[in-house]
Amino acid sequence: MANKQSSKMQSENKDTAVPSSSATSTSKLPRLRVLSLFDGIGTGYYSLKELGFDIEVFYASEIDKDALMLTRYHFSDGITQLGSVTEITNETLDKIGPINLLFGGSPCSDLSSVNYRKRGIFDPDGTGILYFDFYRIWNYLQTKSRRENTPFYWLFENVASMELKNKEYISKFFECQPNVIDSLHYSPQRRRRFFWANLPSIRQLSYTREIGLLGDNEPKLEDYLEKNLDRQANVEKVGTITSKRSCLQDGRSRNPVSQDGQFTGLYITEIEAIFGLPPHFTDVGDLSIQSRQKLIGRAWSVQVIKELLKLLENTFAKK
Amino acid sequence: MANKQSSKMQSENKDTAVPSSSATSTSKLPRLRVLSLFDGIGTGYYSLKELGFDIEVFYASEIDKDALMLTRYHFSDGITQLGSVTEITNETLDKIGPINLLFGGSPCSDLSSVNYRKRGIFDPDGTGILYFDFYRIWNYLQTKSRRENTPFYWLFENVASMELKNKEYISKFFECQPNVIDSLHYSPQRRRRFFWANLPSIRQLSYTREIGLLGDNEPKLEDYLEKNLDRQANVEKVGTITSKRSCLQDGRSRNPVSQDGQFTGLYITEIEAIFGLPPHFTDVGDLSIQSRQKLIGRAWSVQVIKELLKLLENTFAKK
DNA sequence: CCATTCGGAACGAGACCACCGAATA
DNA sequence: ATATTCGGTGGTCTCGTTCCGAATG
Repeated sequence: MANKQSSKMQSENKDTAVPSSSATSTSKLPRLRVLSLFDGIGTGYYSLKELGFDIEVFYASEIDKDALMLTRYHFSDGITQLGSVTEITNETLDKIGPINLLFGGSPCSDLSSVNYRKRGIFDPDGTGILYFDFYRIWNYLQTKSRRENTPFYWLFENVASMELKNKEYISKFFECQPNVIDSLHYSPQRRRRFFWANLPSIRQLSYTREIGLLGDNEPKLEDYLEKNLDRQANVEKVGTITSKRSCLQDGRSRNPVSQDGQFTGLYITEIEAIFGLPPHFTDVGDLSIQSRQKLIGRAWSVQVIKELLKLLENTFAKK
Repeated sequence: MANKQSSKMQSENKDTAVPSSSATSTSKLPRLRVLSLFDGIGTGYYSLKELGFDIEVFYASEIDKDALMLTRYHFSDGITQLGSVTEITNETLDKIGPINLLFGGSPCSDLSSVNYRKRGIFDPDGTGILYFDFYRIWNYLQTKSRRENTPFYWLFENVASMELKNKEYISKFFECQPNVIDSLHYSPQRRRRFFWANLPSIRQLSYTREIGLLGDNEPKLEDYLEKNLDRQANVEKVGTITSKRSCLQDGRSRNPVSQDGQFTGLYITEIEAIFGLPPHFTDVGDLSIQSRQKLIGRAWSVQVIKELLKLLENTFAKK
């Protein structure tokens, strides 16, 4: 495809607020060619589809068996799996052709403050070091795009609870500071995350939301509970939903739901809804409740990632 | 904001509903007043609704916690739970008013041939004796209806693999012989069941199907598998799906599915489909896969029960 | 000072996988 | 004879729960 038109890296997007109806100006926009590292359950692909983007190719890297089964079930038509990120070489990248959108969030188990035995990003025996596979690929694709003068957008996500030094390390490699976005403003879950990215106007988005301009219209937990079972919300927002079943039922973090006089946690179907996933999205292949939560707890908030990828609306073609 | 649809199944009591087609003939038919014993997951109610009957009242008896949660979730508008069948007295029956349709299938654990330690229907310590609670209520309601000259239809179901003497006992109490119906002709599952009933023309239905007039158009397993995961059927029909996870994976009954070169059993979502249930019907309240199969394995085949209740189409009002 | 966190280890409880068995067709 | 069955028991493995812990804000 001849999508190597001289589109600038930093597109001027303030004045190109194109209405969705004007077909003339959008018809010349390039189609998305995506590479998704640490793809997980495909929230990136799902969000792009929900936004109506015209996806030319979508390559993904994932090794978790359950996650692969889920994406195979839901998106086998659209996602091409490449295998482990550690084995994606420059030759692989040349072979799959130009990529104009790269995103991913590397494992946080060795970064998150919830793990007091975390090993950081430099321990070769940990999972934190996988960050450097993103960086390696990011570096190659960016260099290549600059050489060939093709558009290249990217997004790297991780927990906001990482140690300062790790935040600074990563920022030094990316040569930019991260945006802090909390899903609190887009869903009833608190979930502070760092986003390093070059998406158009992302600073503005981050700023707006952190200040909290949404205000009263923010989503409330009660609208995400199974009302048919008379479950009532004790709070408007829940804490971060992790991969562990008991993340909201600890002695410290109180049970957010009241049902039949009991205080309890969230159903997995409610967690799906809170993350912005379609109903029963993870009820596939006899996955246990624990396996389903493990997958979701490590995933992106669809509401947040949609808001971010929406920033590419005037840059790439829609259907 | 709340992207979570209230997924309760249809049931609103609009009494001013104008019949869509033949208003004159159906408008004078009585509305259903149902009592469902051993109600389980509400397949009886669901089937009546699917057939479009106008249900005036639907009373149910069930004590299983998981089953109650499911019916509460899906049908809390339409089903009124009465508690344990053992505690439904004549006074209860008088109080809830006239019943013109009674159905139920008592527990089979002490009747089925799969349990070689079965205790029959007379052991007061077993579950088989619960048959007599159906009989007791059946007897009272039938006597009452005859005295008051009101319509009374009924249906009692149980396994066809029960011992001959038990079949004869039950037939003697009901003063009629059962119909044998195999879900094989309506779904890809073999499931032979006895139906004692006074439904119109049920003998004809039973006869037709046992001879196998359906023939080539019979449902095949391959149409019920998760195609997105490349699962292929090794057989056209599976054996009886019980409440046990390994019911089709025993050394004797072979694995009916091939996937990625492996021979395996059925996913719980496939089992839901085979029983004629809506997708993810049992993915409620964090039920485990085992709990879901326990509920479904003890339930009615919706395809079969719909065919039976369809016999009442010209007897009771529809919406 | 106090609440929070895309986690892990240890423990008890529950789920999975083979055994099992006889009456019926 | 051979195959089948709205299940139950008994060993492994998995799953659910209470602990844990320190850096950040």
